[in-house]
Amino acid sequence: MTFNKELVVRLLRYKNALLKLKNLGVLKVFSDNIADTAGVTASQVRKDFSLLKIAGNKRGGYQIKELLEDITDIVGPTSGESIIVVGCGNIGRALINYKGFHSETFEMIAGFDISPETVSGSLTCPVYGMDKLEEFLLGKNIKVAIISVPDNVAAEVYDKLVKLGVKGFLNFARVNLREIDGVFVNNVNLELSIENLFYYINFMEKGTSI
Amino acid sequence: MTFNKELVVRLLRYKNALLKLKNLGVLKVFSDNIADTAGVTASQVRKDFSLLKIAGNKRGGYQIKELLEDITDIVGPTSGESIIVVGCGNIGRALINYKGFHSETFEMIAGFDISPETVSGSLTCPVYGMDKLEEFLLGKNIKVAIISVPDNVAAEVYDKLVKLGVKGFLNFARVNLREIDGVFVNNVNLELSIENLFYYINFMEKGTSI
DNA sequence: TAGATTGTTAATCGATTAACAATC
DNA sequence: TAGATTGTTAATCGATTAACAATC
Repeated sequence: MTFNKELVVRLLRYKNALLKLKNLGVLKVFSDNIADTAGVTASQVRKDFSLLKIAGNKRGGYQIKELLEDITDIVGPTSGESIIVVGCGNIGRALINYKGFHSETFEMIAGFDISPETVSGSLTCPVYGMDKLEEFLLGKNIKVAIISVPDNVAAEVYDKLVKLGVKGFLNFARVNLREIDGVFVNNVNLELSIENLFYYINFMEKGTSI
Repeated sequence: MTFNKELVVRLLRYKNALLKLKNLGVLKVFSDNIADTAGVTASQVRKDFSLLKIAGNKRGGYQIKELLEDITDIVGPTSGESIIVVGCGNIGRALINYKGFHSETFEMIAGFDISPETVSGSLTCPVYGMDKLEEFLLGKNIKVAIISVPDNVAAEVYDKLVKLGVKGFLNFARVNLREIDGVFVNNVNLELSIENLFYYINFMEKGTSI
């Protein structure tokens, strides 16, 4: 079977949707429930499960517990992982305290900054100097890091982290970090995202037909 | 009218590619050149231009200057726009002060929060109560808003903003805001982005595929 | 059983690519 | 002209959706 990025994204959506339902006390779901919660069609949910050989019960739907286990088996377990954030400016500090980054699957454990003594506010994890990065990472098997340093040093920081064995990056700097072999980069370009919205809106308002 | 997000994204890629070529002193390009620079196929470039009624010269290619004007005409100029952020928690406050949101093309002009008096820190724009939202937006033609409220009220806030005429959204809440006709939503699901990275890393290490 | 939902196949939709006539 | 490139149509590809038989 070919590797389908969109399918992976949907699978994680299902997982999150199921966790939410589970937290509400729901034990059993139908494809329709998952579809609604994840924002796709019921057909697609069943089709995806079919491709992945995930079986439910005809008429009985799916047991959330089993379904979550099946999905977790496929995407691989991600629990007890740790992440760090490099660059503790406005965004970096907000990310440190971001609730979603202190979850079952992964935990934000440290921030790094060029001048940690100036990083203000009460934070949910310690902030160290950039010079402590190597020492900190050694033996810790940190797979994922967030880059929220100024644009002009992002590439340099990226290279350093790759050398130290980090495999996945969430990049907030407005530069395109090139994915190299075995390394994955998700670029979060907030400025571009906003600009794109303006373009979509303008494009639509002009009524340019396609 | 159909609206194709991917097409707009490609259009912006062409624009960037053309600007790069222009800066190199290139005056005339063929669909092949654009394709190479933008990372798509020549067929697609010509097909896109055909759909957008952008004409070149048979055998003569495209004049970069004219082409850039045509594309800019289509996506529309974006300058002097204003945006707001609704929800001034960690993320919201960081976004208010985010330098990229005080640019030539658009400016962050206000934040809104359910309890504005508790929003701390020195911010680069004022923060108002949610009850001031309607009054503030009336007559201001704010096209884009950032949603960074708690997950459980995101949908409600979204509906309200849509009713008040906002057309584009950058959504940081971990809920799927459905795009309705004429409204665009860019979901920034940070948690999912990180989980995705772990999956890709697991995938690579295990060599499994789906 | 009667009713409801899965699982899969077929139909549909849309986007990309290929091909090539038009034409400069 | 001869050659090269556009512009458009047709073919292909893949993903999504619809339909419904299987079945609990």
